[in-house]
Amino acid sequence: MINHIKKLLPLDKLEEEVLLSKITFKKLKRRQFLLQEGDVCRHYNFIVEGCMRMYMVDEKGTEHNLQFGEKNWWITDIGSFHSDVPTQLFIDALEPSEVLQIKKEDLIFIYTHFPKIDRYFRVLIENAFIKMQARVLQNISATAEEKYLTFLKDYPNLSNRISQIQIASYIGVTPEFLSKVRRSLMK
Amino acid sequence: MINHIKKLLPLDKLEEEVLLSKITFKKLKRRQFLLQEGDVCRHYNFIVEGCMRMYMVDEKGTEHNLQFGEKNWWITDIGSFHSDVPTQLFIDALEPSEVLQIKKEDLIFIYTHFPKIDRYFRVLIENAFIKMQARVLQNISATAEEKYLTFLKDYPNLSNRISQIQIASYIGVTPEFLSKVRRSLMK
DNA sequence: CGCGACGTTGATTTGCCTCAACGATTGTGG
DNA sequence: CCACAATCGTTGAGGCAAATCAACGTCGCG
Repeated sequence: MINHIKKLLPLDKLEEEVLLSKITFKKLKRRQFLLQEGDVCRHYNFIVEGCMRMYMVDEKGTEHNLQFGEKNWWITDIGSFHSDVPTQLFIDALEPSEVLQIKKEDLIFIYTHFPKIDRYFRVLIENAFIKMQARVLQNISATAEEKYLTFLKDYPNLSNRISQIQIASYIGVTPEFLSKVRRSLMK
Repeated sequence: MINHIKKLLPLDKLEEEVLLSKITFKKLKRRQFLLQEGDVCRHYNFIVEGCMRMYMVDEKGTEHNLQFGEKNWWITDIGSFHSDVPTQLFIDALEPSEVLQIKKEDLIFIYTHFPKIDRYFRVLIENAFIKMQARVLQNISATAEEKYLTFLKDYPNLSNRISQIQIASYIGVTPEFLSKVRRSLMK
């Protein structure tokens, strides 16, 4: 199952061995937490199997989904990870899941000794940043219906697997209103 | 004026010389474009003086501000830059401005020969990503008033210099409504 | 001086939320 | 394996936040 990582970038023997030696494996039941508000995020997490989410809970107790992740995706609170600051976010499993974890000191070690992997992570963040940027644009310019359609287009796999409550929370509307949007789309 | 970059990370003589040799200077009048929809974004742009914005224009002709930039900030459409794809964004100057530009091939050259600078740009993107993430959270969870107050807190310099039309477009409300929010805040 | 941006205000409309209720499905413990 | 609880998706009535449209005074600038 660790081959998943190798698919993403070509590695030589040494790089592969070092990565393998630094990785730990973790199994999560449905609803189990990988990160909770107040924790410091100490790992980069790579999802091997299942489906997860990262979200915030506001003062009223409402959850707001920041990101989903499935097989072959990274899911990490980069802010907390890099600044060693307690996170405001939660990460939990929407389905039984399996993740690979790399600790911060190991990642830094890898960064400094293997520029190729360093560059891989830069590209990773660049792509994540580009997506976030597109999402901000949607948020400030689109209607709920447009946001929903964009979500379906961008995440066709996820849209079948996760509940509308989760989708509603991701695009920033209530589940009731999302239901009405869907109804008007069916017409 | 090129010292601005050096303040951001300690450079040795060689790194400094290489950077200097790869940089070009550009002066912009108020309202002049640095990038327009349909262009491919070919430079990383570092603002030396003035104030700029990056924005999208929707089908109705409404502008939506994605990012502002002032002295010592980078402003670039990273998506278009890295994929050589025509951008959907505009970058123009809100005030007379001066920028330093690095071409893509030069940046790649620097990345491969100077890992330290490579890492500097990774950190740059990480920080930008973290901010974008926080902004998405605001977008899906906060009211217009909260978004406005957050903007004032995050960009105290900018809020004095740029018009409320620009701020409204950044937080995703109409200028009329922002005016009403401000009125109710004065109480 | 006159024009065009800007900020503001008011009246009206609309998109989305809140709350409450209801079947249908899922899941869980006895 | 069944019974009960919990979660989910949906619907409707009513309310509020924000958009739209129109009008107006102010200011900076050519």
